[in-house]
Amino acid sequence: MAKVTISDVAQAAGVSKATVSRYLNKHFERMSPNTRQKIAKVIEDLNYQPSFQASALKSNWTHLVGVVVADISNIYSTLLITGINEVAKAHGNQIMIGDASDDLNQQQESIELLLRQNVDGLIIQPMSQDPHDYAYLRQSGTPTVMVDRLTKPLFWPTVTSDDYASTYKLAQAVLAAGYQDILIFINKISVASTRQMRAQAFLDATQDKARVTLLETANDDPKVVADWLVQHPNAHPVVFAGNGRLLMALLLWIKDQGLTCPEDLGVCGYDDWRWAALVGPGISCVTQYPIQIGQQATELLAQIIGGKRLPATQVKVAADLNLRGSF
Amino acid sequence: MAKVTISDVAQAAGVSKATVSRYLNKHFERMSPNTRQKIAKVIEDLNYQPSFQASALKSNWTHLVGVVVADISNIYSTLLITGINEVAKAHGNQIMIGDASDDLNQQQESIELLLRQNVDGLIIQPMSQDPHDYAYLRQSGTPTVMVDRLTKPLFWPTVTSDDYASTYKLAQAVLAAGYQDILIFINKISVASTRQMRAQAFLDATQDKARVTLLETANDDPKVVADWLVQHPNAHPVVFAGNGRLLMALLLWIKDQGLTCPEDLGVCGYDDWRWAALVGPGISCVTQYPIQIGQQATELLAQIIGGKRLPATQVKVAADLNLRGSF
DNA sequence: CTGAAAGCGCTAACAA
DNA sequence: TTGTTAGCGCTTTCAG
Repeated sequence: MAKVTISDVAQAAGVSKATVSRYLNKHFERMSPNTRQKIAKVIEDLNYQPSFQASALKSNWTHLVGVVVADISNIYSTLLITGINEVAKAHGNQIMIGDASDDLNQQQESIELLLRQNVDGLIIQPMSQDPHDYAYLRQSGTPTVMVDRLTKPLFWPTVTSDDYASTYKLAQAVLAAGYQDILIFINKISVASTRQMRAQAFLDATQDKARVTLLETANDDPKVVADWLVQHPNAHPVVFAGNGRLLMALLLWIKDQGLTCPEDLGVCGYDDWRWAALVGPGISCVTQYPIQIGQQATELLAQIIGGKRLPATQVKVAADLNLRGSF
Repeated sequence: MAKVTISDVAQAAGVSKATVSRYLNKHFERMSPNTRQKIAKVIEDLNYQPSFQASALKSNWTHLVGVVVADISNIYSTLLITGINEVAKAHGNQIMIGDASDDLNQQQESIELLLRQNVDGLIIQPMSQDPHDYAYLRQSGTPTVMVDRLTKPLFWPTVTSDDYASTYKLAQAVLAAGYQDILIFINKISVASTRQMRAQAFLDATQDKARVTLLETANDDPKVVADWLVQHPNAHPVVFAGNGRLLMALLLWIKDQGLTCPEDLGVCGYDDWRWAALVGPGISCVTQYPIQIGQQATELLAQIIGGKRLPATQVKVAADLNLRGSF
């Protein structure tokens, strides 16, 4: 089953490759209907499929959009990719996924791989806040949009959740419920802007109305929370889990310990997905919309690819606050 | 920032393109260490990145693995892709995702798109059980492995969960708990082999020891369950949700109705993710391991791409049964 | 051990 | 309206 090429088509249709190429690129303006039909028929008959490689090589136009997520096993990624894929497809682009496995070096490798694929554009959920860590990207001149996390200063158009506002409101609700101790259960804070911002929203809202303790973990292990509880046997704290995975880890641990919420401790966090409503009395959560973020980012990227120059500004996608019975 | 090509490198190193190409393809066998170092240095200095397109065009070897999932917004996909990506990377391949949006035609489009990208191989979660629906795939001769779902007859090596066994055991546990009515809440049954098999396992285990009712939905809506309950006000059934999304939809509905489980009705199902333990008394579930399925499939694919001829047999990845308090 | 040369499948001036 | 021609950046015989 030798692959059928543009030459085969040209020959079978009795025209030149150039004409077939024009047909493929829909330059019908001044092509005899006759020729056009002939080519159409031959393509149909031979089931000819133009090669992307060849076309890309010549035209420098791959119709590929690279997507580098922080951690592909995270549900956030699925949703983000779903949104991106949808819009990319609508623009005639194919997406190519890279995974950073939560590691800056791996992220760089992924980006470079995609750059070698000559992607027309790139959507990145950046591991680092420092634009300098992406110098090679800048150099390549590839149109880029960042998602979910900010770099400081902003260097690329960036689409994120507007979660400061929601998190702030969540913190206020926690205070209103009378909690004296707020534990922020979060991944090592230095890495990503989102994490920092979430913690900050809590700190800002709380001021000195309650004690806020940052409990950092490197591996999603709620041990830090357990330790704190041991050291404060009489406290009745609320724990704020800084992302969906931490929230789940925390809840599993709570269940495992035979504790109940909100009796033994209050819980709240981020709901990457829609399961938080189901647990116990329903977990109070900030809900994000990664699908929309992906869609927005891809629209922006399409514009940049199309030649528009967009400023490096932040676009925010609203997040919701769902207050339930968990604190 | 004009792209640096192999010619630039050749010139700068004072050698021919051919030699640089040999270097790139690690044909060091008979290359003077001197030349080798020279080239290495120049590549470093110029930050040269070989173009995949060009190499692919000539060598007919893209190092691309196409992955077509049934529905990219499903968590199952994330896990599958995670496993595939990991192994593909280890083999020096890049994955390219296609989405079928639960639709056979869209799946075909996705596959054809990937075929045009000249992927070296394909991993597909098939929408259809009928190999004839994939004639164009067969024709292309592209190495292919199917995952998650079977075609009948088997035409490609296929990696699936071994969930018949686990589902059968689950059904037995349900019977042992004394349930008289078993409701199988499932997507329109005709489409996918997995769904069929899950229902079948229940039917097989039950025989005539309980009434089994198939409740089919086209849109994840538990209305069919609600209707059944209205019609059988005195029954105390157990509902088996045929996949993770249905299970979640069911549980949300139950919570919404103010019902509790297992008091008002028993629940069990498939846990695509790890949240089922958290809900209520813990939902009894069959747990699958899509990551492993992805890994296995990719290993097989690598072998086929490598020239090995594998028989069209089914490889099963064990699934677990987690009995908890939900019935 | 290295180079020359042909060509993968397609596109895009430039001619006709 | 269509064909001719010259590559895109790389790989790979075949010579040397």
